[in-house]
Amino acid sequence: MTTTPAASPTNDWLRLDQQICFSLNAASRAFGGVYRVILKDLGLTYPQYLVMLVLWEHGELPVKKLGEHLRLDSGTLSPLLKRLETAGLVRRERSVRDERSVEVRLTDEGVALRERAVEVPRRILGATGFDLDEIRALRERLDQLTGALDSATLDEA
Amino acid sequence: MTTTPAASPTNDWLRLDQQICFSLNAASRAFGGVYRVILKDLGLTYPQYLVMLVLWEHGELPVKKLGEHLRLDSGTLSPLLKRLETAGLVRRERSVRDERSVEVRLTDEGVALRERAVEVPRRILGATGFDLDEIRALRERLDQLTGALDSATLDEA
DNA sequence: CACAATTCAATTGCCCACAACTAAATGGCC
DNA sequence: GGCCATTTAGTTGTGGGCAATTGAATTGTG
Repeated sequence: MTTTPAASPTNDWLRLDQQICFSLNAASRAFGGVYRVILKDLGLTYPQYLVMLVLWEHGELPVKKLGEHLRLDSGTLSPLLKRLETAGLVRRERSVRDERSVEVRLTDEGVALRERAVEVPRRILGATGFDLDEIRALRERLDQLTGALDSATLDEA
Repeated sequence: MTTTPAASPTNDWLRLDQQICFSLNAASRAFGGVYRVILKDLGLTYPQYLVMLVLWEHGELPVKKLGEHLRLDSGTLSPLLKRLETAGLVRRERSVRDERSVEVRLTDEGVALRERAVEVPRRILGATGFDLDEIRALRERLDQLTGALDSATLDEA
């Protein structure tokens, strides 16, 4: 029973190794592996590290804003922030100005963790084998791709 | 540990918008959104679609081989394959030659689904706004990156 | 002021990813 | 043949991502 494995050129469209998204996905998960090793010392997962980056950069901000920076919704952020709070890195407090909103801010411990995180990007860069210019070029390409895909998603909806 | 560019530029290293991995992650999730819309008609999620691609290309094969093609382990594949089996697209059967192994093969329905899947890559390509050469170049770049990251992960371990 | 629409966080439910472990089968080796 | 390391799927537990829903607070409008 041989269900004719792709023989004709037209079938190449469905070949796994031609799918850009697979390469993207694989790269994303490969990064996950590297970050897992490097962030273990800090007690952070990669998405938690991203949240900390935003907080280190912007100081306190509501969950909504955090989500906009990271393209994540409350369904992802709420449990993640609880774990960061349990770890003692952030506090969550209802805004007094708008009680629908929850302000997320760093604890002293969360602020202090930044000192140990500054070396992470350099170690990641080393793991990629790329130089800064190559990284920047790739990043711009990917951001362009993300923009196009987001527009396309809206069009379909 | 040489002193990198002095005090203030050091801050830039931790800026979210400079992290290649964030761009990668965002692009990967943006793809997820597009695939979710396009694959809804086929009743597949994106990882399930990847599994079907491999099966369409190679015919039946054991879970182990499937995992090697997709860089996924049994912890991910086992429940996923159960869902595909429930959906009537694949069958799982213990190999008679090696009873540790489980052969995954397409049902007639699974084979038939291929006809409706052939248009998916073209629609995805359209959503990216890239042409084939650009896609190929980006894919090669990403595969190169994945290779470097995988090596780095092994080094750390 | 009253009421409808909107905004926001949280929850639920489903699926994916991965580490760690279990259990069974295989194959090599004495 | 009997023992043991290896191979292979499967299970469990933790965490992330997202759609859909809930419920409370706010804002807009008549």
